[in-house]
Formats: sequence, structure tokens, C-alpha cells
Amino acid sequence: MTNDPKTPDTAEKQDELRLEKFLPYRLSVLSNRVSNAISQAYGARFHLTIPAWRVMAILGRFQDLSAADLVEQTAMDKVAISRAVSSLLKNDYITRSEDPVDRRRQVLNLSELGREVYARIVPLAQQYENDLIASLSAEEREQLDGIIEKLLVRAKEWSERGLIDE
Amino acid sequence: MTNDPKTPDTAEKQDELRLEKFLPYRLSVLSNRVSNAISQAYGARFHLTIPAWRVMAILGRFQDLSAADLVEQTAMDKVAISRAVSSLLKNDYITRSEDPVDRRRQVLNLSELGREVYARIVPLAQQYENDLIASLSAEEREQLDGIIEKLLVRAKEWSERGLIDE
DNA sequence: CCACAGTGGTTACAATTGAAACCAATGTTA
DNA sequence: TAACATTGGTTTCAATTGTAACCACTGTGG
Repeated sequence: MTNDPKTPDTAEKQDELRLEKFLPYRLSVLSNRVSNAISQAYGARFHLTIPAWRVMAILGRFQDLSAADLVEQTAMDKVAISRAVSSLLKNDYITRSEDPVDRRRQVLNLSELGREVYARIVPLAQQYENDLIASLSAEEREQLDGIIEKLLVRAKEWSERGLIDE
Repeated sequence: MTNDPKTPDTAEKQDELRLEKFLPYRLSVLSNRVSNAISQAYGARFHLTIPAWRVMAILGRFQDLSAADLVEQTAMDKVAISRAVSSLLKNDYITRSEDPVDRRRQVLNLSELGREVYARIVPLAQQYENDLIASLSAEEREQLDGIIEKLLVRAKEWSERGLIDE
């Protein structure tokens, strides 16, 4: 197979840290680059921030959600949701109506315009995702899916329970 | 075209987007959770922000670097480096001296104290990384390494060249 | 009913970040 | 060598984000 003969990089000194191989660092660089690129793409076209797009992405699939429902779905906090919602209202991308049963609650939905924008962004987003993974084989894509899932589970445990040690 | 019934998992409507399966979104959630958890761990212990720790991580391996060198190594911008450096100077974690050849240039190194802190953080960081990937098999770890590398290459192309289409 | 705890959501304020202007030193060119 | 462009690094200001306080409403126990 394509095993290169050079010295295994696992023969690494334990008292130094190679930042460029450190998983949290790599994840951060990767995520920032990807998010920035994509948000430029649709942010410019549709005046959407990433949080606002996330809200739309959820409302494109589920109707009559409250802000609290969105918190649950998006891993964003309530303040971020509130700000995203108000900017989407300004753009007329969503509608907000009172819940007659509970007057604190506000029911959110995509507007007609929002639906159109959603329909145009979805293929764009998928195109970016496809382009990102274009250099991966089919096996690698599956592997990635499973691996990310596992890492997300662990990272979520970190934020819920305390940290290691402590 | 009709739906392909062979692959139930991927038989997804093309006009909707499942945010929780969307790679850029997952990367963002994962990276944020990981970074926040870890920065809490050593931020609390050593008064370090993530950018400051990154600078230390580089200076722990390479000596006599300038701020511009750090920009190259860390994927951070010069302003972030400048702020990280000044906070590290305040903590006496690094030293700064003039380059006699080029009086604009400032030569940075870990101080004695910085070296001690570095030596204590490295195992901590490695412990977090290990814990994060603890649920992955040996194969998965190798796969992840290769996959991330590929994704980083593509994402870097995005930020260098323009975006898709356009 | 009426206090009072809990929920849904917004506002206010502080800390972080990013973009652009800026200063000082060096390099280049005429 | 005077002018101008470039480089290294900092400062400034605006936009973004996070935390906590807050208001309005609902549900519950006395």
C-alpha cells in the first residue's frame, strides 16, 4: 500500500507540542476558514449573518417554532437567537405571531420571501459542502461522519459535566 | 428524477437542509465546544487566552521569532498577535528584545517563567486531546488525521483564491 | 386570590474581535 | 540622496459576542 517509509510522526517528543498537529487547534482553524468563506458567500448576497442563517435553516424544516425551540435545535444561546430573529424580522425573512395560549411565546415561521431565500441558499450551501469534501473518498466521507459524531458527543460531555481532572 | 430507495440514510430531500448533518455547522459546534472547554481549563489556571496560549505553543518550539513569524505559524492576524504578545509580556511569560539589525523587528522568546508554564500546559493539552479522541479506534484516529489535512487544504484554497462560483 | 417561583424573551453593558488608519524603520529607485 | 513604496508592529474605532439583569407572563401552593 502507500505507506511512506519515513520516520513515524508518533515518535514525537512528549514535552513539546506541535500546534499544527494539535486537534483542537486544527479544528479551530478549519472551522473558522470554512465558516468565513461560506458566510461571505451568502452574507453578501442575502444580508445574512451565520446565526441568522442557522435560524432560517431550522425554520425551513420546522414550522411554528418559538425562540426557545430554536435554542434547543441550534446550539445557540437565547440572546443570539433573539438577535438573529430581530434581524430576520427586519429583512422580512420571517414572521412572528403571538401564541394565543401563552402570551409570552412567539411563533416564528419563514415568510414568503424567507422561503424563496431559503430555497436559493440551500443548494448553495450544499455546493459548498460538496466542494469541501470533494477530495475525500466515499469511505472517508462515511468515516468522517462517524468520527465527528463521536467527537461531538465527547465535547458535549465536557460542556455539560465539568472538565477532566478539576 | 425520482428518489433512489437504495440508500435510506442519504435519501434526503435536496431542497431542505439538515443543519445537524451539515458539515460546516458540525465543525463549528465541535470546535467551539472544544476550544471553550480547554481554554477554561488553562485560562483559569494560568490567565491565558487562546491566542496567548497559541503564541506560547509556538515559542515553546522555536526561538527568536518576530511577531510576523508568529503570524505565519499560527493562522492568526497581526493584531491578534500584537495583543497576545502584550498580554504575555504583562504576565512575564515571554521576553522581547530589539533586533539590532532591523530596529522595527522585535525578537520574542519564552521567559524562564514562561518555560515553566509551557512545561505544565503541554501535558494538560495532550491530556485533553487524548480524552477527546478516546472513543476513536486507532484506525479512526489515522483516518481523522488524513481527512482533516485534506479539508484544511481545501478550506485554505477558499480563503486564498476566491470562493466557488462568484 | 395572592405571593412567588419558573419561563420566554429582550435590554444593557462589558469583553473580544476585526478593519483600517497609523507610526517608525527599512528598502528601492531615480 | 530625496522621494516613495514596503514592512513590522501598534492604536483606534466599530461591530460582534457573552453575561447578567431585567420585564412580562404563566403556573403553583398556601
